[in-house]
Amino acid sequence: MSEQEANDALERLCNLLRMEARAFGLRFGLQPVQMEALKYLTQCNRYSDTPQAVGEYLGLTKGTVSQSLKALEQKGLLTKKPDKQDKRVIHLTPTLKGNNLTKKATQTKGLGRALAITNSITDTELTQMLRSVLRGLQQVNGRKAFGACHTCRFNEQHPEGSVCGLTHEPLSAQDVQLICREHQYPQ
Amino acid sequence: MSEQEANDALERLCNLLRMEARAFGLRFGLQPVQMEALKYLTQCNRYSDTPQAVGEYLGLTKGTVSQSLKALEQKGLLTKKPDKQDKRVIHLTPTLKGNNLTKKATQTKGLGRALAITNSITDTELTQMLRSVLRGLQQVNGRKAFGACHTCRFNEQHPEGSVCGLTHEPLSAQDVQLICREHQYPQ
DNA sequence: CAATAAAGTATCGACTCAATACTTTTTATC
DNA sequence: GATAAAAAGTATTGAGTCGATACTTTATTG
Repeated sequence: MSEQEANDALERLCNLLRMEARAFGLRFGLQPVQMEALKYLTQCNRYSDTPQAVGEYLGLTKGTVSQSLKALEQKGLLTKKPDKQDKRVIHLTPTLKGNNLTKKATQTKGLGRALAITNSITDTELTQMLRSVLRGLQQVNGRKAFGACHTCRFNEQHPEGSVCGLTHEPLSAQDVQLICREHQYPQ
Repeated sequence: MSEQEANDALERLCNLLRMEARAFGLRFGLQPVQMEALKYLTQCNRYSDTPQAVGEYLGLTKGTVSQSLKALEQKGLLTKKPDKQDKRVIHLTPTLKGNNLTKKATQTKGLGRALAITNSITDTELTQMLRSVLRGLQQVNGRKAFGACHTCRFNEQHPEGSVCGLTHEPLSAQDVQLICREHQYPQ
């Protein structure tokens, strides 16, 4: 019964966030999906900045994603670069304009201010709780995690620094903060 | 900085839920917005079951909402009834089919199962935390709360039962559980 | 080397959504 | 009480989303 209440609160929260996101995007001629794709691209690592990964992250087909990315490119918010090794693959990089826009969007949404006036919760508590739910939900629904490398089971801590256990490439301090499409939680 | 992390987790959670909702709706030929509108109508009270209220709840214009409701009516998921007093107003009631569908949708989303395997959180804790965030966010962004009567500042507890301080109508035990568009939190 | 798979694009049709214009009914205002 | 303004809803239009399908190019597998 209380599970119902948690569900309702979460849904309402999602609606509110989407509402604000839509209102913000409208002022810049951007659709909600376009904002979300751009936001993802500012946060993901070099293995995860492809149209395919964007589609997996947002749960959309590659055809759909292709169009939204075309729109973002035409608006000068991202650039496309073909992969050196695999000529089928394209890497997407947000432009400076794109990066600035996503920063402003996050601030505008007001979650920071909302948490500031809600002194009964710390943002750390909220983050922990949301991540637990997130992990459970991904497990139940069989979705990919899309977490950052520093929480990944493939991330190996060597004395010289971090290394990805999948690609065996070294990871910088910035790298391990980025979202990876191959991410898996430990255990 | 941790505010950023909370924001990201919440956004990811919203994406996942929307992903599941889309997949579910697709199997029944319903769009995400249509599902959300129908869900709202199964939960709102008799002052809040109008196209206008649906628009306010979902943050959409009345024109947009009008079309989605038309689609829901044609699919036999809701019925329209004109108001007795105000002939401009139309009341929307989900059919039995509509009610059953929303029930199934909520279960399918898997939040319940996700919470079950996440034994570090109780659903009561999650609900409380989400509601606090919700309240803060609504305050910051100046949105309507759309809460249930039993948490409303206009709800008066008399010895004979609850009464709405705005309409002065008596409220049953079921009534005070429903969502109202005039809802305001105390203080 | 041929068959198959994978990454991406293009096109189509149903739908969303905001904007605008419109109708009907209610409420103010004089 | 007549007239103006506001409010609730519908209809239409145009840009965009989205899944499905078909297609091209490049990799991988046998």
